Amino acid sequence: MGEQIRVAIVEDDLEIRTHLAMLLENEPEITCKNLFHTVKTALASLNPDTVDVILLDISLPGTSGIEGIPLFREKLPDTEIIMLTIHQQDQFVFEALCAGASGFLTKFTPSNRIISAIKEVHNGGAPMSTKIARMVVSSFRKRTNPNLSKREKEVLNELCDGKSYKMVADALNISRDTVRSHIRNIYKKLEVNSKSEAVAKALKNRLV
Amino acid sequence: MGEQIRVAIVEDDLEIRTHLAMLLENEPEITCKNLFHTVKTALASLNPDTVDVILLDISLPGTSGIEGIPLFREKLPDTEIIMLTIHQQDQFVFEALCAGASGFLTKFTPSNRIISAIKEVHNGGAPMSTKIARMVVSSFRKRTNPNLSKREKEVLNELCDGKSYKMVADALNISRDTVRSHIRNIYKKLEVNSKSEAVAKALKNRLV
DNA sequence: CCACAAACCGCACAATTATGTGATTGTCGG
DNA sequence: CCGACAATCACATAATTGTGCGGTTTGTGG
Repeated sequence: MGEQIRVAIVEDDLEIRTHLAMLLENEPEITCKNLFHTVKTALASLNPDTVDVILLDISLPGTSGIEGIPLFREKLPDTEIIMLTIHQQDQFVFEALCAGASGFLTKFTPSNRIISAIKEVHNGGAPMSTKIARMVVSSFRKRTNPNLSKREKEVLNELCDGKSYKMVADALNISRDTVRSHIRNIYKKLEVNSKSEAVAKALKNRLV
Repeated sequence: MGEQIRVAIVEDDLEIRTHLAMLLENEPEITCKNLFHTVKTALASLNPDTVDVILLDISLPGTSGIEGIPLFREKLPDTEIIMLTIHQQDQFVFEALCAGASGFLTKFTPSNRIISAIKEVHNGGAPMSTKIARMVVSSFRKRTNPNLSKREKEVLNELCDGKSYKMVADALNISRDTVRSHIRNIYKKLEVNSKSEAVAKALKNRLV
């Protein structure tokens, strides 16, 4: 498996771009011949047979890096994307993840870490800084601030499966009026006034 | 700053427990004096002033590791929890994350990696294997399988904010009957038949 | 040019939901 | 013992929603 990992760089800053390219070309297991300064030119030139990993600046003139992700993923579905960021607690991290990025590097990452990140992402990993990893992991945490009672949590859970009053009543073996009563109390505690609002709030805030 | 990181181990297998403890005691920056074989005994003995990081077996007799996480987090809110797993693609990874775990180690992780993981989690990171990192990152990916039209996506988005037909209509500057028409089509494509069911499906499957 | 989808609008009727106002029972801590 | 709260159930009424049926207009691609 002497195959080199083919890396492309999409970065508008000439200095950073060429510096990264030289760095990567010096690594025997990596080749980096495709350099672009916009998403548009990159999309026009790249195809699935010529690139394994893209280093993509998160903020680019014209089509931004974030906006570019789905475009790359459509044309190059098997290519991994690593975002280049300046500030690592970037608000765009989650947007990039949702769009399909698999890793993050800051532009000031030491070169050996850049190399290892590229190998890691090509190997099915998700390289990122410790801070970003924690952000990502923390975003899963359930918060159960509104003191819902046990039964109320059960009812809310059923609602989050999209069930009607009647179906919840059957699932919990109580009357529909009781379900309504619980739901009323849930609405008060969550400060909402409809089922879909309650479901939205519960799922978005990970109450269930 | 010469403070050692105080680690506790909750693991029912005596051999693994003592092996880990010896390993950690040999590391100058770490101390590991608190060993337990159940969640219950650990909870009874530990308090916030005596432990920084807990290594917690994911499957324990009695109260499982997963069930133990919220208990530890309640009593020891500032203590970081690293789960010990055997199979890393464990279905329990996401449960553990939701419950509040910050890292994952397999019991066969090389010792230097165990040490670095403990330091990493104590430093605000989230140590985990490349496979788990990718699982976690991939779980953010938006999938937009049901070919919703642009407008339908917009409507679904508004619904996921908990809005009523009227509010959606106002937000998008169209009539309420048009909103209903779009919603009808969304229901067909998502194979649901109520607003809360659509919201639940959209949020759970990351369609929005 | 024609088919088709997307986006728009309307009406009618039934079902579900939201809200108000009750009530009973049991548990728990002060 | 009492107050607070969880959990249960009931009835009534108005609002919202779900669904069937019917349209027009616009843009896109074969």
